[in-house]
Amino acid sequence: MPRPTKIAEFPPAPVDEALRLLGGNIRTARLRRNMSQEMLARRMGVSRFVVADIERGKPTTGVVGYMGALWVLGLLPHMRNVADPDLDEEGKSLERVRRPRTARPRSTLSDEF
Amino acid sequence: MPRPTKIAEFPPAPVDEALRLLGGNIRTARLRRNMSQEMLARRMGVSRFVVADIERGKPTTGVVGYMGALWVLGLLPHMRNVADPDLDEEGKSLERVRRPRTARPRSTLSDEF
DNA sequence: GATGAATGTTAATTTTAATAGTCATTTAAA
DNA sequence: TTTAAATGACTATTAAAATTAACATTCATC
Repeated sequence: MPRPTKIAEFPPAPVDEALRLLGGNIRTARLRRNMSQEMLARRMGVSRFVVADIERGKPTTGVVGYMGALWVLGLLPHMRNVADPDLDEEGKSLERVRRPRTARPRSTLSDEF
Repeated sequence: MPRPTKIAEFPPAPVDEALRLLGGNIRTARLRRNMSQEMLARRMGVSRFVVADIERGKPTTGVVGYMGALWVLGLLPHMRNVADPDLDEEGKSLERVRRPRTARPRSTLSDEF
């Protein structure tokens, strides 16, 4: 991801952790299926180095790499729940009446009582 | 993700779908929290264009962008289950005895009885 | 132990992701 | 309906992501 991004250079610890966990899980799933990095890479249509990067949890690797790996491994359905509005309790409570399609600044005291 | 990747140019339909769903969910979560793309971008430490790309489900955007957005929105915990070995039933059944740290070709008839 | 496949590491090259900036369009609030 | 903010749609710029290639190391099998 060209052009240095703050979040790419110094990812917040939870983000880094989540990526490492995901990468490790992908590695585990691959080994369980007795696939080499090269086999997985070939089925994904990338080089083996991308797979290595993913398993290390490299932050700047394209998201399609991660998704593609999950897809080949048959684990893509796991993504369906991520950020699912139905599971976002905090979001549900914040959303008072209607969900606007664009966010506008709430004028400080326009709120109802 | 510079350098044209097959999977990046022509993502398999399920991958494309998963990315679009994820992007849409992130957008919904952002709007519920009444944040503009620019606000989210600033808290993530990226430009607003990256947020726009993410909400569109752009495949070649760095994974850290997606994770960073989930983090700011408080939805990162949703990632914990993705590819979780405990939830990978197929993987569990494939893994017969032990999980090797590197995948080697199973000599065709070395299996036990 | 010996061996070969799998994986890690490094270097050079190519292409583009992310950026900043500007203008057009959409949209929610007053 | 008006209006300002939010978002979309371009352009140009620049640094790095992904590639290939070659070599080093690790590790499961024999």
